[in-house]
Amino acid sequence: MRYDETDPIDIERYGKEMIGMSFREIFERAVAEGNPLVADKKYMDIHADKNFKGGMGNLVEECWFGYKANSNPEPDFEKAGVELKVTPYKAVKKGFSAKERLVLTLIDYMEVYKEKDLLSSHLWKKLGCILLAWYLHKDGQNDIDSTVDFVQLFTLPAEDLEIIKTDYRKILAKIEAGKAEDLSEGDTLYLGACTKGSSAKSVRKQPFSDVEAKQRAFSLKNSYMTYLLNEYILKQQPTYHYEGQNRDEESIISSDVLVDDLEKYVQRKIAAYIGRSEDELAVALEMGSNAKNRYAMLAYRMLGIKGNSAQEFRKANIVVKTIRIQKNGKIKESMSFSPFDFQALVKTEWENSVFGNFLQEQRFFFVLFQEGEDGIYRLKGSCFWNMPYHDIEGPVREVWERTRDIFRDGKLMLDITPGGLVRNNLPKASDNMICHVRPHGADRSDMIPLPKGTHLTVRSNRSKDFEWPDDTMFSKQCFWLNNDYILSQLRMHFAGTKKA
DNA sequence: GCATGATCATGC
DNA sequence: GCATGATCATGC
Repeated sequence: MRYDETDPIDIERYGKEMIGMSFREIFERAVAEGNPLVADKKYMDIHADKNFKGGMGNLVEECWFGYKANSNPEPDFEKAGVELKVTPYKAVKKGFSAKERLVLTLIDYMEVYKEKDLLSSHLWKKLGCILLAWYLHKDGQNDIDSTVDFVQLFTLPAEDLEIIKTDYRKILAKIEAGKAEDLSEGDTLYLGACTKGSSAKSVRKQPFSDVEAKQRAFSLKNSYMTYLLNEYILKQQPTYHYEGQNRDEESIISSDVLVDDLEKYVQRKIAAYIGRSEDELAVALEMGSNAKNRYAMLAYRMLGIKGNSAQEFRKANIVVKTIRIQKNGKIKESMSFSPFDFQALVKTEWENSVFGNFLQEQRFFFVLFQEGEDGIYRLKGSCFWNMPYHDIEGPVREVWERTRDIFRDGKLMLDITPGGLVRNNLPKASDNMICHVRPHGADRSDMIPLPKGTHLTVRSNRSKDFEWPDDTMFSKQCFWLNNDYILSQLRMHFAGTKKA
């Protein structure tokens, strides 16, 4: 044995010896040393230069640590209470982010609700102490040729543990309510119940309902992993140039208190300002800006944040959205997101769709303003929200697939009005109860290419002076959430808590 | 009046 | 130059 399997520190020491080696080198060393585990035929993939099915975690377990990969509920190093996780990160515009959530263990609905206390649960065996090994995933390169960059033992900081305990209780509560089929990763903050299984048809029994629920696993959310990577790994690297807005990011909760329910805490802070008008809030919170995001800025200020990001929200993938309800009881505008890439869209299946995954993972913090008879908007309240799983898998999926098919099959049709407006045949708000597709760019000349080999068709042009410039390019579009849908969700939410 | 298409303002 | 968050404006 090259390491003391009863000692976390020694396991970490031995793990760190991998740093700088590629997974291929780790494998080849195991072959050279006659490691019996690599005779397994699953390692054929490595020679075939396909992406090795077992994943890098398996490879490290067998080739480096010399134990057979398994799916035991016990931690990988049982005698030391250490779980091994090998996880990718990726380069983004500003620095690096985790590539994936960290999947910990499958949720056994029939048993898990009996383990009320996280610290004595099965999950804790996989979460209490983790040896994390990170590698950089590069698009177009087989992960087998990535190197192990960082190896470090990780235990949850006290303030994060409090929040994760609440997340755990929330997940259990849904199972106890017989609603396991409604679980969603966006329900919770750092610890998520992510979908797990080869297809949407992987379902399991639940204890308090006859409805079969999608198979899910406990995981640390992608946003939380990104935080860990930056805060505990990259910040410690002498050569790493730490840039971007994350340096010394403000926190909602000050460091000398422990808060277990972040959402209640946040809503209480907002509630102190209910009834005040926008102008009154701007004065009270010393907000000079007239920027278009001033309402979101007001919300941050109510939470004691001067900037426009909060550490807790970033870790939990929560975005602040202000909602203005008009006198007539309606929300004027639908909600927009980032434009999508037509070429990437057509190569994707729903299970990997950017928009579908975004909705599953994203949690929203809605701050509501209500217009009075006098035309003045006053703070009405706030709530946290994420889209119900079945709304995502139903109507949103339909719109997404229809949109993808139009672009994939080159079926985009335009009609140009006498006034020069360009009408298209993408899904409209009136077609679907939840979402639609609309332009979202600087203006309509802000275009990106259509999928290769396809072009749009101008079906009719009644305008004299506008012609579509290039039939292989189209104005940037994004998915929008219908204003009516958001309103109905708010109604349901407040009906479920108290009168709004 | 409202749905859909067009565009704006800011910050990084 | 683009992402983000938002609002404006035309025409059915």
